[in-house]
Amino acid sequence: MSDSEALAQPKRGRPGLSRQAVLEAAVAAFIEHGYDATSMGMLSTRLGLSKAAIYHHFPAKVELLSAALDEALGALEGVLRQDGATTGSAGGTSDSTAEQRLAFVMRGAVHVLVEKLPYVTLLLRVRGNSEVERAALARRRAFDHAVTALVIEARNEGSVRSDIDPSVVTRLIFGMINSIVEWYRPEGPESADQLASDVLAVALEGLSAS
Amino acid sequence: MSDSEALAQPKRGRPGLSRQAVLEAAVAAFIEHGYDATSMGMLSTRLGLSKAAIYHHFPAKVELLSAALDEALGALEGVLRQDGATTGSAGGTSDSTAEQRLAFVMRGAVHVLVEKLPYVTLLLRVRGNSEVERAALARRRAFDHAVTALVIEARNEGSVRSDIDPSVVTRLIFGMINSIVEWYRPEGPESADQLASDVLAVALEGLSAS
DNA sequence: GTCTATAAAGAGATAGAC
DNA sequence: GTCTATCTCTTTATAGAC
Repeated sequence: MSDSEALAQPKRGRPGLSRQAVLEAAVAAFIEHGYDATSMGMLSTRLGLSKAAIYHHFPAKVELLSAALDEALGALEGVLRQDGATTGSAGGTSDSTAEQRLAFVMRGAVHVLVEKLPYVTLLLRVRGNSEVERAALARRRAFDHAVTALVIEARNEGSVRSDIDPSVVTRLIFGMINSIVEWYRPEGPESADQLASDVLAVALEGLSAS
Repeated sequence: MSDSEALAQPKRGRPGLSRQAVLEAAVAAFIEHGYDATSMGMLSTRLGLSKAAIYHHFPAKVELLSAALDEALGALEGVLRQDGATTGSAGGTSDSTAEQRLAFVMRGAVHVLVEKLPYVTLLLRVRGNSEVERAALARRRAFDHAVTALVIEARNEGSVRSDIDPSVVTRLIFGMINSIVEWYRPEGPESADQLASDVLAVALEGLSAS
């Protein structure tokens, strides 16, 4: 939060309102057509502005992408920093099992996906074709590694199956979680909490009956 | 097989060798940079040909995409047509449970993903921004619906959990399966059979120990 | 803060020689 | 079957008026 408003703009006067509106429209367009295939002309049409006006809010097209990816990554990294994801070794909370912390992170990731749906959707489509994209991929890998470490802990604890490679398990489970962005819509019948419970149930117990 | 060679080219002489090489290079480039962001100039550089030469093999850029998507969709649809995926009501094979047929389709899908990895990877990134893409999405939806029908059958049979919506279960499970294209590499340590077994195990039983 | 006009580069596709 | 050259359109980004 502290840097996302300090960067990129002189910010004399009050840019807040327009800048956010421009970013939201850009993210929606990037999701529809892909970042590269979205032209500044398309953005200007959607916003009812001229192309040149957009450059007043963001100095380059890639800065729109950068701001959007930062929003998604910040939220995901935030889950790992919450109490429920840590042992509480630094704070004063009571200890928890690795299985409990893993479930907390999975549930937290689902909630971030739902609450920051467009930003996370964009993040998951990044392939590393520019410096901005490579930096985002590096932060995403760090998140994945932290989760894999949790899976290994839970496995050593005896709560996660030990017949499959931990990094394969992590990739499969987060592949399932991340795929939510392909179909979940907040205005639909299912609440985020219900979705998170379903995901946890299938991930932990599988789809077989009882 | 019958139509993929009949379409798109006069095919006097012997076009076979070059046409396939052009398609493979194009698919690799589309995966790296995205379809829209891949220019004919990039393709020509990769192939060591001029731009104009590519148009001798494919009449337009979009025909490269179309051929690639057809390769992936044909293979996936083929799984549904195999004996193990049907009741055998039309043929002479003995009946099988819906659970067995669902497991067969999941295993078959994993094998198609691995064997047609670049083509399926491309298919999974299609968002419907052109007629070709929308046609591919329609075929993909038909595949998904067939799988959902199998899940419902297995659920009525009592072998799949009934506490979660069948289409949510299908989406989560195929979200897991499809995510394999993001990380699996055939030259890696894990065989396709091993991978398919891991996926079946996690999907059916979950990640919890025993 | 938004506009029109434009620069400079790159896009997909075609013509026609060899 | 591949080439060079070119057409036309669109791209990102900037200049400078208001």
